Amino acid sequence: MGLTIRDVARVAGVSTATVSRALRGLENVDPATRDRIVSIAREMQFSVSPVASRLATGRAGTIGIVTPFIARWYFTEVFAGVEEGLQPFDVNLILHSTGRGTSPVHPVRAHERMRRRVDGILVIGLPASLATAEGLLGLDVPVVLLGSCSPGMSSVSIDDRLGARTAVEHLIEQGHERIGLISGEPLPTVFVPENDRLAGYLDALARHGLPTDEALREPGYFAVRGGERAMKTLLALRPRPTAVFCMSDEMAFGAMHTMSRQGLTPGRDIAIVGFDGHDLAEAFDLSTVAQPVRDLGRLAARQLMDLVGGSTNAEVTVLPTTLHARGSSGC
Amino acid sequence: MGLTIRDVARVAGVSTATVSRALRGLENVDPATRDRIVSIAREMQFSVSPVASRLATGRAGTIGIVTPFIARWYFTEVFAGVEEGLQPFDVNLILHSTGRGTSPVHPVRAHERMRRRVDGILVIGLPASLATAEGLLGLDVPVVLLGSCSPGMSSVSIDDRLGARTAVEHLIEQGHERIGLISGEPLPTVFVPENDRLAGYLDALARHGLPTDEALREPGYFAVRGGERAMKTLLALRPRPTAVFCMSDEMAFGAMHTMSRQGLTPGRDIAIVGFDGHDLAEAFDLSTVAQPVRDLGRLAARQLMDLVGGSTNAEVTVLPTTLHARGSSGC
DNA sequence: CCACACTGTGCAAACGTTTACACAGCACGT
DNA sequence: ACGTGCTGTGTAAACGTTTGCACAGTGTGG
Repeated sequence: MGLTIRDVARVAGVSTATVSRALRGLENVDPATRDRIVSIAREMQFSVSPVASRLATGRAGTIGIVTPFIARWYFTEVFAGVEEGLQPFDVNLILHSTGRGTSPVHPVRAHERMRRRVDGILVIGLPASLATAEGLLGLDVPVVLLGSCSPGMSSVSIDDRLGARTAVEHLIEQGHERIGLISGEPLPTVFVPENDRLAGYLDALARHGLPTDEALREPGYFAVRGGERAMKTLLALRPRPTAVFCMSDEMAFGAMHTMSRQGLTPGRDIAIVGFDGHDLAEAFDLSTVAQPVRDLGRLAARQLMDLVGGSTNAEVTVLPTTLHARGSSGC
Repeated sequence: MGLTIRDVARVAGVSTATVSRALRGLENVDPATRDRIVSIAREMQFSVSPVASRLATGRAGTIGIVTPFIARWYFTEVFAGVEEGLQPFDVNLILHSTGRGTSPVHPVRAHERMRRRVDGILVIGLPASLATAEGLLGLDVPVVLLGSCSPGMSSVSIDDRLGARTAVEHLIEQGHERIGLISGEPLPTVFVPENDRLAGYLDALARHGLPTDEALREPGYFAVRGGERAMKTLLALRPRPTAVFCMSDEMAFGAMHTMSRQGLTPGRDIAIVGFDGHDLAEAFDLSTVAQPVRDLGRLAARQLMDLVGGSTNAEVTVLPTTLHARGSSGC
């Protein structure tokens, strides 16, 4: 258990320096010696103390993840992707969830939790402006934005605007002209993807010469309950919208719940399209614009590790979305 | 940035030892000195290097989390609770997902990832037998089991047997006599909660003098798709079950999907009860036995940190479940 | 045969804390 | 005046690696 590199050195009859080099597979060590050391180490069940190694190298061996929520579908899916992407690297994690209200959002600023403890930071679902507010950029470690982007920064995201336009044009193709919108926060907001999705919604209307109506826009706070409430409000409008685009599937599920309570059937009485590609969308016949969430996570993790490894080119990755037309939009 | 405790010591005109003690708020330092040091440190924006501190103290400052999945509802919810419980402690995380097939399950055994790097381990949703197989118990750090239990070990879980019995008795009270079961793995399995839930199902039948029928039990692998398939199989039986108990809500959603495809309505044609208390259960009118998942996570985290902190009493915590009777079971 | 480069290894100083131990100063009771 | 105990502080040795530098040994080309 408490074996040190010195013990291995003694048994192998070499210096600790050589053991260290051999164990890390550095060039300048005789292959025969290396093999011998490695097999001795294995035999002794020795493994290097990561803490000591980090102190010596100055690396934290840890990456920070900053995110508003943990238990929302989108975030957990991203998270699973991140874990996949981080698998080969043997790094620790520091998780910091900020919540999503005002800004700065959390009693303990991310900055403080991350200071001197991370080699890089992954910011999930938070705009660069908030990352700045949290002081993350002053930590002089690489930062990758996921689900958002900002000039000069590495990011992995989707084309929210196009995705939203696709969703709404799909509804328009089904003959709808009065189309409601359930957003996250009240619009406009600091959250870039939401503004982009609003823009996509407006794009679609404009391209088909349809009028806009601000009364048709309700916030649902990316929660099931919020979706329920927003839908209730929309259903009370006269004339009613004949279709609704929701910025997340979870809100769409909420909206569907409200409908069924009022005896309305999604896709027959009112068309619904969600956004995300939630696991359960298919089971509940919800049309949705799916994003490759897990891939986003995996790629972002890889990109961050590249930067941590010394690469300096900020990459901007944009992944495609795909429309799944199902019963809820009348297909 | 690269400030050390020595810099602070120099400015304050004291030794590094005193700075170290002052910053950690130890007793034996003059209050005046302490305050002065603390304010100087703050002013210099100094913060202790956790890595160096860990090397000196021998603590890893990290806890390991071993779990079969990341992106399943149950696990993410647990995880959110864990994060909450860990909030005050400033620890790092090592996440190890094993997958859930055979055992040992993962190419890299948890043991290896955790060796010398964690102060404690939280095992989520895996039986003690698997934790043993993974070599976790040989790491001589405290282990807390979540969602499972084992003699002599700390654990936080629910009474799966009672929960399942409650669900099935609820169905029996609605007049059902031929009740199907959708489990996770094919039964029996190494996973304790599943066996317990099977036992609860059998308890309920026995207490009401109903016959058992192994043909009524289908595995759904805790996935939506699996639930769909299992339900398809059950619906093909003659005579059909008139009610089905699912060991997770996600499988129940899958089962509902299969039903609606065949033109059947949950709660009218066939009653369904799930298990978990999934966010979406209410929205889709699914009856379910809810467990306080987030609390499980929070408590387990606390308990683990207790043990890490030196406490030695293995606590076994069992949290209650609550039945939510909704439309899917005819309410 | 000599200067030279190259390869493999060892020595010892970092890395930035914590902490056992020593000790000075002081108050106290005898 | 003297031992005793307490408080606050300093000294220096850990903790277990990595790595710059030095150096012995071995070819290589002139």
